[in-house]
Amino acid sequence: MVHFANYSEENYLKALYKLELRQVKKITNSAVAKALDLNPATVLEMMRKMEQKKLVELLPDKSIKLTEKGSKKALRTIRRHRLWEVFLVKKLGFTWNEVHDLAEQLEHIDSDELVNRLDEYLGFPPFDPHGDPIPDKLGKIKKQVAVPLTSCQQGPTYQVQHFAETSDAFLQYLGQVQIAPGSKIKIVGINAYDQSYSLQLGRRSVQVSEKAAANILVQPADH
Amino acid sequence: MVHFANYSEENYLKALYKLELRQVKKITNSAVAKALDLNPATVLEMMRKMEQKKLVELLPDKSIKLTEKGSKKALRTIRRHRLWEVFLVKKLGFTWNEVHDLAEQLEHIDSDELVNRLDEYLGFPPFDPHGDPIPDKLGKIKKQVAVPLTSCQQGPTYQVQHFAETSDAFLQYLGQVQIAPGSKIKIVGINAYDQSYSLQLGRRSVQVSEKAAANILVQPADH
DNA sequence: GAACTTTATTTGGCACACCAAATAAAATTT
DNA sequence: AAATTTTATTTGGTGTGCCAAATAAAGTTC
Repeated sequence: MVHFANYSEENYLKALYKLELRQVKKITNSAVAKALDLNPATVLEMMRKMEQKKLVELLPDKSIKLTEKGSKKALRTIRRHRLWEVFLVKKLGFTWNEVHDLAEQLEHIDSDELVNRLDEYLGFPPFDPHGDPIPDKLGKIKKQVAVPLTSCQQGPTYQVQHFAETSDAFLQYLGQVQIAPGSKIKIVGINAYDQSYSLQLGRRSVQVSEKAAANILVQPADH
Repeated sequence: MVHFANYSEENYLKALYKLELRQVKKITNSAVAKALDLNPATVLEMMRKMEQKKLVELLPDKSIKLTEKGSKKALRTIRRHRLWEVFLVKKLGFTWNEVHDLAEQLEHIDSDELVNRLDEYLGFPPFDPHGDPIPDKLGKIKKQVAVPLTSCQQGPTYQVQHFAETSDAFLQYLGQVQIAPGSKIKIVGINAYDQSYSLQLGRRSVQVSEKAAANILVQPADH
């Protein structure tokens, strides 16, 4: 075979897209290297190849920007990833925190026909099981308005939209404290000593660290 | 990433398995090279690696044999391939001759959990859309008793089981003449000039070359 | 069995995606 | 602004999977 589609390239594109989303001010080779757990030299090399392909621009201040073409390609991969996640959860009965690694593989399957049919088969779901929006066929994606729990007030009820981290450890953790997309949360208090959060979920009461709270993204619940 | 599961290895294993099935007397590096469209030198190199991994035995007469371990692994890949084909046809509405290349990609997705759930979701299908048997979780596979149309008589009705070739061109061809797994066929006659076959399919009458007939595998139809 | 032909193996090379260590450039501190 | 620290880039190297061309071995023909 020796061609393996654009496995690596797609991963770079996704990483760049996510960094841009996270509004990292200056996306450098090292930042990408950290995100993908690679050596900066490797990233630099790849960025030059991807510049040639007009997928990224390398700006004079050494920052990296996705081109229109690059963004589109990134969104295509994200679409695939999220649709496969829906499939795994809705059809095969995986739980929402088991599917990330599998989708990471499936997203590289190279066929628009396949992914469009999958979309239709799943009923054109707007969100994946983590609460993230799924780009449509044309790459259109719903803007996420969720904010980290750490920027929220005590009192009102919030609904968990999605998460800012996707590490296994974190997802495992969320499973333990039973926080999932859609969960309704109230902040009961913040511990003055270690900044940990006391949360109310229905009738359950849960403690989470500040670090965890910062990665839980919520929207004000309507009631 | 740079690990790509065992993409190539799985392809070698499949090719070897198929050659053994086809009862090729002496499976040589060149035979495998031809099957996979590779250089014999490449195959030799790979076979040595796979020998170390105890996936194949390199016999003194230079022939290659799958070990128990190798066969098992080949069957795992074949199982995946065929289950994905069923999924693509039954759930996503692809036609049985469109799915091979997609399944070729999907079969390398590395998760037994996934494939077992898929199996269950599809209702443990015993055959894929081409009529080939699907190995179960343990690698058990139904013996195929089908024979090439070229070894059949004029007169009786046969049912198409599967095909000995999977090239796009051939599958396309079958689509044109509307021969699919399950089709009922009677041999009307063999043209003395070019050995081509006149077939009766229901009320349709079809001419196929000897080459094509040799790749159409059938079983006697029960009525 | 010598000559020829076919098949198998070795050799040297390539592209890809990666890394570690060395060097160069930029930013920060003093 | 000089010294130091941090960040970026270059350089040389790796493993995997591949190839073409050269050589060696096996098989065939005369």
